[in-house]
Amino acid sequence: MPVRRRNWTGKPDRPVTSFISTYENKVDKKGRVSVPAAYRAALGSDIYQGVIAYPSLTGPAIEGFGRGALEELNRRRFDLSLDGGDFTQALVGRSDDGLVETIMSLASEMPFDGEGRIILPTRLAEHAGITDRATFVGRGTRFQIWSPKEHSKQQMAEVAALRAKLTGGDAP
Amino acid sequence: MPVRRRNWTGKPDRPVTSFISTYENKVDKKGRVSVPAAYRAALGSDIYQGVIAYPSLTGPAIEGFGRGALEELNRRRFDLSLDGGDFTQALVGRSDDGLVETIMSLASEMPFDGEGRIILPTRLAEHAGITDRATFVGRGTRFQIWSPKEHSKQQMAEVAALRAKLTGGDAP
DNA sequence: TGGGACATCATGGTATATCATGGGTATTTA
DNA sequence: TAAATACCCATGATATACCATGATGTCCCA
Repeated sequence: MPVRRRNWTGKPDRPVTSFISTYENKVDKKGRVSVPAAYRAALGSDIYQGVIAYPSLTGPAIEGFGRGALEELNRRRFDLSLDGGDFTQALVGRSDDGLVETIMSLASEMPFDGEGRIILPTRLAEHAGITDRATFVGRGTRFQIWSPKEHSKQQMAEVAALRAKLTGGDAP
Repeated sequence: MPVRRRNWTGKPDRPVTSFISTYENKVDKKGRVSVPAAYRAALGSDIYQGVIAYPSLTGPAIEGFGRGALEELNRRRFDLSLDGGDFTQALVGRSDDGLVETIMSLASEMPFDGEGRIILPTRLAEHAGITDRATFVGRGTRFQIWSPKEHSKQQMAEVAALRAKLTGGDAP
Protein backbone atom coordinates (compact mmCIF):
# COMPACT_ATOMS: atom_id res chain seq x y z
CA MET A 1 0.00 0.00 0.00
CA PRO A 2 1.47 3.29 -1.06
CA VAL A 3 2.37 5.50 1.83
CA ARG A 4 1.07 9.02 1.98
CA ARG A 5 4.00 11.30 2.05
CA ARG A 6 3.36 14.69 3.41
CA ASN A 7 5.97 17.25 4.21
CA TRP A 8 7.52 17.25 0.79
CA THR A 9 9.49 20.19 2.05
CA GLY A 10 11.64 17.86 4.07
CA LYS A 11 11.26 19.88 7.21
CA PRO A 12 8.09 19.02 9.12
CA ASP A 13 8.44 21.71 11.75
CA ARG A 14 8.74 24.52 9.30
CA PRO A 15 5.92 26.96 9.98
CA VAL A 16 5.49 28.34 6.47
CA THR A 17 5.49 26.49 3.19
CA SER A 18 3.29 28.46 0.85
CA PHE A 19 4.15 31.08 -1.72
CA ILE A 20 1.61 33.86 -1.54
CA SER A 21 1.27 37.52 -2.47
CA THR A 22 2.92 39.47 -5.25
CA TYR A 23 6.14 41.47 -5.20
CA GLU A 24 7.89 43.59 -7.78
CA ASN A 25 11.68 43.83 -7.54
CA LYS A 26 14.42 45.42 -9.54
CA VAL A 27 16.76 43.60 -11.86
CA ASP A 28 20.16 45.28 -11.60
CA LYS A 29 22.64 45.65 -14.44
CA LYS A 30 24.30 42.42 -13.46
CA GLY A 31 21.02 40.60 -13.95
CA ARG A 32 20.46 40.01 -10.25
CA VAL A 33 17.02 40.04 -8.57
CA SER A 34 16.15 39.68 -4.93
CA VAL A 35 13.77 36.81 -4.31
CA PRO A 36 11.17 38.17 -1.86
CA ALA A 37 12.12 37.36 1.71
CA ALA A 38 8.77 35.67 2.27
CA TYR A 39 9.51 33.22 -0.53
CA ARG A 40 12.96 32.51 0.81
CA ALA A 41 11.33 31.72 4.14
CA ALA A 42 8.88 29.42 2.40
CA LEU A 43 11.77 27.56 0.78
CA GLY A 44 13.19 26.77 4.21
CA SER A 45 16.18 24.47 4.01
CA ASP A 46 15.73 24.20 0.25
CA ILE A 47 17.20 27.64 0.07
CA TYR A 48 20.69 26.19 0.21
CA GLN A 49 20.12 24.57 -3.14
CA GLY A 50 18.68 27.58 -4.86
CA VAL A 51 15.40 27.51 -6.73
CA ILE A 52 14.31 25.47 -9.70
CA ALA A 53 12.85 27.36 -12.63
CA TYR A 54 11.49 26.61 -16.06
CA PRO A 55 9.59 28.53 -18.70
CA SER A 56 5.85 28.41 -18.30
CA LEU A 57 4.22 26.50 -21.12
CA THR A 58 1.05 28.54 -20.91
CA GLY A 59 2.34 32.08 -21.02
CA PRO A 60 5.30 34.49 -20.91
CA ALA A 61 6.37 33.65 -17.38
CA ILE A 62 8.91 31.69 -15.39
CA GLU A 63 7.75 28.98 -13.01
CA GLY A 64 9.74 28.44 -9.83
CA PHE A 65 9.81 26.20 -6.78
CA GLY A 66 12.19 24.57 -4.35
CA ARG A 67 14.47 21.67 -4.98
CA GLY A 68 12.59 19.62 -2.40
CA ALA A 69 9.36 19.75 -4.36
CA LEU A 70 11.17 18.63 -7.48
CA GLU A 71 12.78 15.70 -5.74
CA GLU A 72 9.48 14.66 -4.21
CA LEU A 73 7.73 14.83 -7.53
CA ASN A 74 10.27 12.71 -9.36
CA ARG A 75 10.50 10.19 -6.58
CA ARG A 76 6.74 9.78 -6.65
CA ARG A 77 6.86 9.36 -10.38
CA PHE A 78 9.42 6.61 -10.07
CA ASP A 79 7.55 4.96 -7.19
CA LEU A 80 4.34 4.90 -9.15
CA SER A 81 5.97 3.01 -11.95
CA LEU A 82 7.51 0.45 -9.61
CA ASP A 83 4.35 0.05 -7.54
CA GLY A 84 2.44 -0.68 -10.69
CA GLY A 85 4.85 -3.45 -11.53
CA ASP A 86 5.68 -1.85 -14.82
CA PHE A 87 9.42 -1.65 -14.62
CA THR A 88 9.69 -0.62 -18.19
CA GLN A 89 7.95 2.60 -17.26
CA ALA A 90 10.59 3.38 -14.70
CA LEU A 91 13.21 3.19 -17.38
CA VAL A 92 11.59 4.78 -20.36
CA GLY A 93 8.99 7.00 -18.68
CA ARG A 94 5.23 6.89 -18.55
CA SER A 95 3.47 7.57 -21.76
CA ASP A 96 1.34 10.36 -20.28
CA ASP A 97 4.28 12.06 -18.65
CA GLY A 98 5.74 13.65 -21.71
CA LEU A 99 5.03 17.12 -20.43
CA VAL A 100 6.76 16.50 -17.13
CA GLU A 101 9.81 15.14 -18.84
CA THR A 102 9.95 18.08 -21.19
CA ILE A 103 9.77 20.45 -18.26
CA MET A 104 12.61 18.66 -16.52
CA SER A 105 14.79 19.22 -19.54
CA LEU A 106 13.91 22.91 -19.62
CA ALA A 107 14.48 23.50 -15.92
CA SER A 108 17.43 25.38 -14.48
CA GLU A 109 18.77 25.69 -10.99
CA MET A 110 19.29 29.25 -9.84
CA PRO A 111 21.55 29.51 -6.77
CA PHE A 112 21.22 32.32 -4.26
CA ASP A 113 23.98 34.75 -3.49
CA GLY A 114 24.59 35.81 0.10
CA GLU A 115 21.84 38.42 -0.07
CA GLY A 116 19.08 36.18 -1.35
CA ARG A 117 19.36 37.17 -4.99
CA ILE A 118 19.36 35.00 -8.10
CA ILE A 119 20.51 35.59 -11.64
CA LEU A 120 17.84 34.97 -14.23
CA PRO A 121 19.18 32.81 -17.07
CA THR A 122 19.01 34.74 -20.31
CA ARG A 123 16.78 32.18 -21.97
CA LEU A 124 14.19 32.39 -19.19
CA ALA A 125 14.32 36.16 -18.92
CA GLU A 126 13.72 36.45 -22.65
CA HIS A 127 10.85 34.01 -22.55
CA ALA A 128 9.17 36.15 -19.91
CA GLY A 129 10.13 39.46 -21.50
CA ILE A 130 11.89 40.59 -18.33
CA THR A 131 14.37 43.42 -18.61
CA ASP A 132 14.80 45.78 -15.67
CA ARG A 133 12.04 44.74 -13.29
CA ALA A 134 10.49 41.41 -12.27
CA THR A 135 7.19 40.55 -10.61
CA PHE A 136 7.10 37.55 -8.29
CA VAL A 137 3.67 35.94 -8.13
CA GLY A 138 2.81 33.44 -5.39
CA ARG A 139 0.73 30.48 -6.56
CA GLY A 140 0.64 28.54 -3.32
CA THR A 141 2.71 25.48 -4.02
CA ARG A 142 4.97 27.29 -6.46
CA PHE A 143 5.61 30.81 -7.75
CA GLN A 144 6.01 32.61 -11.04
CA ILE A 145 8.17 35.44 -12.30
CA TRP A 146 6.69 37.85 -14.82
CA SER A 147 7.59 41.08 -16.45
CA PRO A 148 5.51 43.70 -14.61
CA LYS A 149 3.76 44.74 -17.79
CA GLU A 150 2.76 41.25 -18.86
CA HIS A 151 1.71 40.42 -15.35
CA SER A 152 -0.66 43.32 -14.95
CA LYS A 153 -2.39 42.28 -18.15
CA GLN A 154 -2.56 38.69 -16.96
CA GLN A 155 -3.85 39.63 -13.54
CA MET A 156 -6.59 41.84 -14.87
CA ALA A 157 -7.73 39.02 -17.11
CA GLU A 158 -7.68 36.52 -14.27
CA VAL A 159 -9.64 38.70 -11.90
CA ALA A 160 -12.17 39.69 -14.52
CA ALA A 161 -12.79 36.06 -15.40
CA LEU A 162 -13.25 35.04 -11.79
CA ARG A 163 -15.48 37.96 -11.01
CA ALA A 164 -17.70 37.11 -13.93
CA LYS A 165 -17.82 33.53 -12.76
CA LEU A 166 -18.68 34.45 -9.18
CA THR A 167 -21.23 37.13 -9.80
CA GLY A 168 -22.66 35.90 -13.06
CA GLY A 169 -24.86 33.29 -11.44
CA ASP A 170 -24.34 29.58 -11.30
CA ALA A 171 -24.26 29.25 -15.04
CA PRO A 172 -20.81 28.58 -16.39
CA MET B 1 5.62 46.35 39.84
CA PRO B 2 4.39 46.16 36.30
CA VAL B 3 3.55 42.68 35.25
CA ARG B 4 3.90 41.47 31.68
CA ARG B 5 0.45 41.14 30.32
CA ARG B 6 0.93 39.93 26.82
CA ASN B 7 -0.46 36.47 27.14
CA TRP B 8 -3.35 36.87 24.76
CA THR B 9 -1.74 34.07 22.82
CA GLY B 10 -2.47 31.70 25.65
CA LYS B 11 -5.08 29.05 25.20
CA PRO B 12 -8.52 30.14 26.26
CA ASP B 13 -10.35 28.05 28.83
CA ARG B 14 -12.74 26.73 26.26
CA PRO B 15 -11.51 26.56 22.71
CA VAL B 16 -13.12 28.99 20.33
CA THR B 17 -12.84 28.53 16.61
CA SER B 18 -15.49 30.69 15.05
CA PHE B 19 -15.42 34.32 14.09
CA ILE B 20 -18.60 36.04 15.20
CA SER B 21 -19.89 39.51 15.94
CA THR B 22 -18.79 42.86 14.57
CA TYR B 23 -16.19 45.30 15.85
CA GLU B 24 -15.05 48.70 14.69
CA ASN B 25 -11.46 49.71 15.44
CA LYS B 26 -9.20 52.59 14.63
CA VAL B 27 -6.53 52.52 11.95
CA ASP B 28 -3.56 54.62 13.04
CA LYS B 29 -1.36 56.62 10.71
CA LYS B 30 1.01 53.69 10.30
CA GLY B 31 -1.86 51.58 9.01
CA ARG B 32 -2.08 49.44 12.13
CA VAL B 33 -5.36 48.02 13.45
CA SER B 34 -6.04 45.91 16.46
CA VAL B 35 -7.64 42.61 15.53
CA PRO B 36 -10.53 42.11 17.97
CA ALA B 37 -9.41 40.04 20.93
CA ALA B 38 -12.22 37.57 20.27
CA TYR B 39 -10.85 36.87 16.79
CA ARG B 40 -7.36 36.43 18.12
CA ALA B 41 -8.73 33.89 20.55
CA ALA B 42 -10.39 32.11 17.63
CA LEU B 43 -7.03 31.95 15.92
CA GLY B 44 -5.35 30.81 19.11
CA SER B 45 -5.33 27.16 18.16
CA ASP B 46 -3.53 28.15 14.98
CA ILE B 47 0.17 27.67 15.51
CA TYR B 48 0.91 30.35 12.97
CA GLN B 49 0.84 33.81 14.49
CA GLY B 50 -0.74 35.83 11.79
CA VAL B 51 -3.67 36.03 9.46
CA ILE B 52 -3.99 35.69 5.72
CA ALA B 53 -6.02 38.25 3.83
CA TYR B 54 -7.10 38.82 0.26
CA PRO B 55 -9.42 41.22 -1.51
CA SER B 56 -12.97 40.00 -1.88
CA LEU B 57 -13.76 39.41 -5.53
CA THR B 58 -17.38 40.33 -5.05
CA GLY B 59 -17.23 43.55 -3.08
CA PRO B 60 -15.17 46.25 -1.39
CA ALA B 61 -13.99 44.13 1.52
CA ILE B 62 -11.02 42.17 2.78
CA GLU B 63 -11.37 38.48 3.52
CA GLY B 64 -9.32 37.03 6.36
CA PHE B 65 -8.55 33.66 7.90
CA GLY B 66 -5.77 31.83 9.71
CA ARG B 67 -2.47 30.85 8.23
CA GLY B 68 -3.01 27.23 9.16
CA ALA B 69 -5.98 26.99 6.83
CA LEU B 70 -3.85 28.23 3.95
CA GLU B 71 -1.04 25.79 4.58
CA GLU B 72 -3.50 22.94 4.83
CA LEU B 73 -5.15 23.95 1.59
CA ASN B 74 -1.94 24.04 -0.38
CA ARG B 75 -0.58 20.87 1.10
CA ARG B 76 -3.73 19.06 0.07
CA ARG B 77 -3.57 20.56 -3.35
CA PHE B 78 -0.04 19.32 -3.95
CA ASP B 79 -0.73 15.90 -2.45
CA LEU B 80 -3.86 15.49 -4.51
CA SER B 81 -1.90 15.98 -7.68
CA LEU B 82 0.82 13.55 -6.68
CA ASP B 83 -1.53 10.92 -5.30
CA GLY B 84 -3.60 11.10 -8.42
CA GLY B 85 -0.53 10.49 -10.50
CA ASP B 86 -1.06 13.70 -12.37
CA PHE B 87 2.38 15.19 -12.03
CA THR B 88 1.81 17.71 -14.73
CA GLN B 89 -0.80 19.30 -12.50
CA ALA B 90 1.75 19.83 -9.77
CA LEU B 91 3.95 21.73 -12.17
CA VAL B 92 1.57 23.83 -14.18
CA GLY B 93 -1.45 24.06 -11.90
CA ARG B 94 -4.85 22.51 -12.23
CA SER B 95 -6.93 23.86 -15.01
CA ASP B 96 -9.97 24.16 -12.77
CA ASP B 97 -8.02 25.78 -9.98
CA GLY B 98 -7.86 29.31 -11.29
CA LEU B 99 -9.66 30.67 -8.27
CA VAL B 100 -7.20 29.30 -5.77
CA GLU B 101 -4.15 30.32 -7.76
CA THR B 102 -5.41 33.84 -8.26
CA ILE B 103 -6.26 34.24 -4.61
CA MET B 104 -2.80 33.04 -3.63
CA SER B 105 -1.30 35.81 -5.71
CA LEU B 106 -3.61 38.42 -4.21
CA ALA B 107 -3.23 37.25 -0.63
CA SER B 108 -1.00 38.83 1.98
CA GLU B 109 0.27 37.60 5.26
CA MET B 110 -0.43 39.99 8.09
CA PRO B 111 1.61 39.05 11.15
CA PHE B 112 0.58 40.27 14.57
CA ASP B 113 2.75 42.67 16.45
CA GLY B 114 3.20 42.21 20.18
CA GLU B 115 -0.10 43.95 20.84
CA GLY B 116 -2.26 41.90 18.50
CA ARG B 117 -2.31 44.43 15.70
CA ILE B 118 -1.85 43.92 11.98
CA ILE B 119 -0.80 46.33 9.27
CA LEU B 120 -3.27 46.59 6.45
CA PRO B 121 -1.39 46.42 3.15
CA THR B 122 -2.07 49.53 1.11
CA ARG B 123 -3.49 47.55 -1.77
CA LEU B 124 -6.04 45.83 0.41
CA ALA B 125 -6.98 48.97 2.32
CA GLU B 126 -7.62 50.76 -0.95
CA HIS B 127 -9.69 47.92 -2.31
CA ALA B 128 -11.92 48.13 0.73
CA GLY B 129 -11.90 51.92 0.90
CA ILE B 130 -10.49 51.84 4.43
CA THR B 131 -8.82 54.98 5.71
CA ASP B 132 -9.01 55.73 9.42
CA ARG B 133 -11.40 53.12 10.75
CA ALA B 134 -12.06 49.45 10.01
CA THR B 135 -15.02 47.19 10.73
CA PHE B 136 -14.33 43.54 11.48
CA VAL B 137 -17.22 41.28 10.53
CA GLY B 138 -17.31 37.71 11.75
CA ARG B 139 -18.55 35.21 9.17
CA GLY B 140 -18.07 32.02 11.11
CA THR B 141 -15.20 30.23 9.45
CA ARG B 142 -13.59 33.45 8.30
CA PHE B 143 -13.97 37.17 8.82
CA GLN B 144 -14.09 40.29 6.73
CA ILE B 145 -12.73 43.79 7.11
CA TRP B 146 -14.79 46.68 5.75
CA SER B 147 -14.71 50.40 5.81
CA PRO B 148 -17.43 51.34 8.31
CA LYS B 149 -19.31 53.31 5.68
CA GLU B 150 -19.35 50.53 3.10
CA HIS B 151 -20.23 48.03 5.73
CA SER B 152 -23.30 49.85 6.96
CA LYS B 153 -24.54 50.06 3.40
CA GLN B 154 -23.81 46.39 2.89
CA GLN B 155 -25.52 45.43 6.10
CA MET B 156 -28.62 47.43 5.32
CA ALA B 157 -28.78 45.80 1.93
CA GLU B 158 -28.41 42.36 3.47
CA VAL B 159 -31.12 42.99 6.02
CA ALA B 160 -33.45 44.50 3.45
CA ALA B 161 -33.00 41.54 1.18
CA LEU B 162 -33.74 39.11 3.97
CA ARG B 163 -36.76 41.10 5.10
CA ALA B 164 -38.19 41.16 1.61
CA LYS B 165 -37.75 37.43 1.40
CA LEU B 166 -39.40 36.82 4.76
CA THR B 167 -42.41 39.05 4.18
CA GLY B 168 -43.64 36.78 1.47
CA GLY B 169 -42.80 38.35 -1.83
CA ASP B 170 -40.02 36.62 -3.66
CA ALA B 171 -38.19 39.82 -4.29
CA PRO B 172 -36.30 39.92 -7.56
C1' DT C 1 -24.73 44.58 45.96
C1' DG C 2 -21.52 48.22 45.77
C1' DG C 3 -16.97 49.35 45.07
C1' DG C 4 -12.19 48.78 44.67
C1' DA C 5 -8.18 46.10 42.89
C1' DC C 6 -6.53 44.22 38.99
C1' DA C 7 -6.33 42.40 34.28
C1' DT C 8 -7.13 43.20 29.46
C1' DC C 9 -7.69 45.92 25.62
C1' DA C 10 -7.06 49.38 22.06
C1' DT C 11 -3.99 52.80 21.01
C1' DG C 12 0.38 55.76 20.54
C1' DG C 13 5.40 56.45 20.03
C1' DT C 14 10.40 55.10 19.55
C1' DA C 15 14.56 52.07 18.86
C1' DT C 16 16.27 48.30 16.34
C1' DA C 17 16.63 44.71 12.82
C1' DT C 18 15.68 43.31 8.28
C1' DC C 19 15.25 43.94 3.47
C1' DA C 20 16.20 45.33 -1.15
C1' DT C 21 19.68 47.32 -3.56
C1' DG C 22 24.34 48.84 -5.06
C1' DG C 23 29.13 48.29 -5.93
C1' DG C 24 33.84 46.35 -5.47
C1' DT C 25 36.97 42.46 -5.72
C1' DA C 26 38.28 37.60 -5.90
C1' DT C 27 37.57 33.33 -8.38
C1' DT C 28 36.09 30.36 -11.73
C1' DT C 29 34.98 29.15 -16.61
C1' DA C 30 35.34 29.35 -21.54
C1' DT D 1 42.95 36.19 -20.73
C1' DA D 2 38.38 38.03 -21.09
C1' DA D 3 33.91 37.32 -19.45
C1' DA D 4 30.99 35.63 -16.35
C1' DT D 5 30.05 34.37 -11.87
C1' DA D 6 30.65 34.03 -6.69
C1' DC D 7 31.74 36.43 -2.42
C1' DC D 8 32.10 40.39 0.48
C1' DC D 9 30.81 44.72 2.55
C1' DA D 10 28.00 49.12 2.63
C1' DT D 11 23.58 51.81 2.92
C1' DG D 12 18.93 53.92 2.98
C1' DA D 13 14.32 52.82 3.55
C1' DT D 14 11.03 50.36 5.83
C1' DA D 15 9.04 47.15 8.73
C1' DT D 16 9.20 44.90 13.16
C1' DA D 17 10.06 44.57 18.11
C1' DC D 18 9.77 46.90 22.21
C1' DC D 19 7.90 50.01 25.66
C1' DA D 20 4.27 53.07 27.62
C1' DT D 21 -0.60 54.64 28.87
C1' DG D 22 -5.40 55.54 29.50
C1' DA D 23 -9.84 53.47 29.30
C1' DT D 24 -12.81 49.82 29.92
C1' DG D 25 -14.21 45.66 31.76
C1' DT D 26 -14.02 41.80 35.26
C1' DC D 27 -13.69 39.64 39.51
C1' DC D 28 -13.66 39.32 44.32
C1' DC D 29 -14.74 40.57 48.85
C1' DA D 30 -16.84 43.20 52.27
